[in-house]
Amino acid sequence: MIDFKEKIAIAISKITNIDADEIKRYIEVPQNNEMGDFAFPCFKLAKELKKAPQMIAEDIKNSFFDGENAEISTYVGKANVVGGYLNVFVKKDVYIEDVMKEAITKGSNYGRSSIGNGKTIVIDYSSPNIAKPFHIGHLRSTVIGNSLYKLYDFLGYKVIGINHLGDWGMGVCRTIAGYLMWKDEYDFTTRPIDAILAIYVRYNKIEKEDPDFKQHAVDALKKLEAGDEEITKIWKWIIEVSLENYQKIYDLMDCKFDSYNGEAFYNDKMDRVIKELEDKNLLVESEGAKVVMMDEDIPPCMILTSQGTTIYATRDLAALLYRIDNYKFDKCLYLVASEQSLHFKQIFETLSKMGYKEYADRCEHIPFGLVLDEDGQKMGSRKGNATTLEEIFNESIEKSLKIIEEKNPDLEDKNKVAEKVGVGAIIFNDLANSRIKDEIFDWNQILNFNGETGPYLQYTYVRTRSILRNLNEVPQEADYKLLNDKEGYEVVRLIGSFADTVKLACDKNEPSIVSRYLLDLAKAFSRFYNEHHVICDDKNVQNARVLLTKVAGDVIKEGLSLLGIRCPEKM
RNA sequence: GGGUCCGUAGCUCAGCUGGAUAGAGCAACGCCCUUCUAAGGCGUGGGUCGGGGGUUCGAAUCCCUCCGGGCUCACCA
Repeated sequence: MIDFKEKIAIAISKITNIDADEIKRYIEVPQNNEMGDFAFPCFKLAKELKKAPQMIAEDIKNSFFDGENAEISTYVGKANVVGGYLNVFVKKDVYIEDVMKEAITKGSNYGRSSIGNGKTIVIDYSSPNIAKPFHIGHLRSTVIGNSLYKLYDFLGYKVIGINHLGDWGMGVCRTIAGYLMWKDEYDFTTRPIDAILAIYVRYNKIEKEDPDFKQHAVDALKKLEAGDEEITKIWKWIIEVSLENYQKIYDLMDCKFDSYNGEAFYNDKMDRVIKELEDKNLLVESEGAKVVMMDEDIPPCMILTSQGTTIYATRDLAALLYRIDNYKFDKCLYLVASEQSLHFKQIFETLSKMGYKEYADRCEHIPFGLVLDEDGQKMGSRKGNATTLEEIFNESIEKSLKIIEEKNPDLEDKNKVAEKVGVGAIIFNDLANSRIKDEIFDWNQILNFNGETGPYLQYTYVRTRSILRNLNEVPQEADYKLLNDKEGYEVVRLIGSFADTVKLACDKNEPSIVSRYLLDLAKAFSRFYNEHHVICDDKNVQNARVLLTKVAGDVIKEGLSLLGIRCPEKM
């Protein structure tokens, strides 16, 4: 595509004798497109040129199209001076044709990039602790990680998605200990995952009041680590039941992993961590435990407890060494709640001290806020106040089915459509805002399908498809300058910024940038749809509008799929 | 107390690495389906951008400080 900004920067550069790259950095897009397509604020040059900003703008304007700059008139229609700004209007015909031709010829590859080619990125996401149903607290890591997976893939990266299962340690062993004590009191035939959770919650409740109770779990862990046959059998069964439960959820979310290597997988790989730390003289004894001291003012990183057992950090370091050896990653992202920021600071610093600075610098913790209940309490299975994701999806799917019955009762495959809409609503609700903010779980908000929601985007897509179905055939090309009206042009402008949006989203590891973009695009298209008839008497105009409709729909669908949201063709 | 994140309309939030009158959605009210799906569009009302300083031609955005809140500060993950 033509880089209009660069063309303008070069033109201004020739007049002012200031570096074109610098000028390009200053050029911005006005909020209101009636002011122009690009704006150059001349305030920044006032000091350097010892002239009033307005004068500078006037000077640039006056020789903008002169002499060696004649070429710019191919791209730019006019330039205005407002205050200290030079507002530039591109030739809409040229711009529209450029964007539309690119989108039509590239088809489903439109917006894709190869900037990630040859680079490997490891993304650690979802990573639930087994023995608990998949609940609201697991949603964010899964949904954000899944989207980043797809976004980086779209940019040409080789992505390794890892579900670092919490399948070892005190967590599972509490459940195992409880199971040993109370298994006869529960029914494991219909929904074993529910019984397993009930045992876990019960165990935690007792342990909270009676700390000595913990010994049951400690014993179980010791036996598990020693390879005790009975305990190992129970452990394997719990993993099996849990994964079965998770898989249903992952399928609904269009979420896949390249590896399920969790904590258990690193059991035999932790000796290496200890050894390397000892060889480098990094392990220090402190209150009976072995720790690595940190620089600056942060607390030390514990590697071995006073009991001599390994801990979270030990396993994460073992995992890092494994990933370095096996993936030689260029980036490694951890999608984990912000409450664990300190932990990641510690393990990255430890890795660096161990002599892997290069890799430590490639690691990044991507934090996100907590999901709170109405009272502002953190939702978690330890407290037993977490709503399961299955429950949330079912509720949402049911609601969307109800709306379909009401609005489109003759629709075929109602259940399939309701599933896409219901699940899409939940995913989008989570991806619409910046990840760092805490989120209050609110049924009313989550089940709202109007306004800035997933169903709105799907609905907009469905309307584009509906138009295309009403046609005998979709043209190959058209006279795009006929899209010159205000509403159509705005849609073109947004389509033209799709690739940049994806890049920015990856740059900030922030899927909400794509969400916001899609809302803007859908709003612009809906306005266009309301203001103009695509199918109309003037066949030339119709062809241009049909292709705009097709491309807008394609981008919405592609964008939604980058968020992990599926799109029905009708709804 | 130390570290860190957050504070923008009644509510939920945008605001790209400082720019032009601070934007959406929800909720409220009014209008628009005798041609493409009204889960839509248009309009109205609603703001000391937590307070106070500073840097700058220019600050919601950067710096300092205070206030309010979340998370965290070793034997859970």
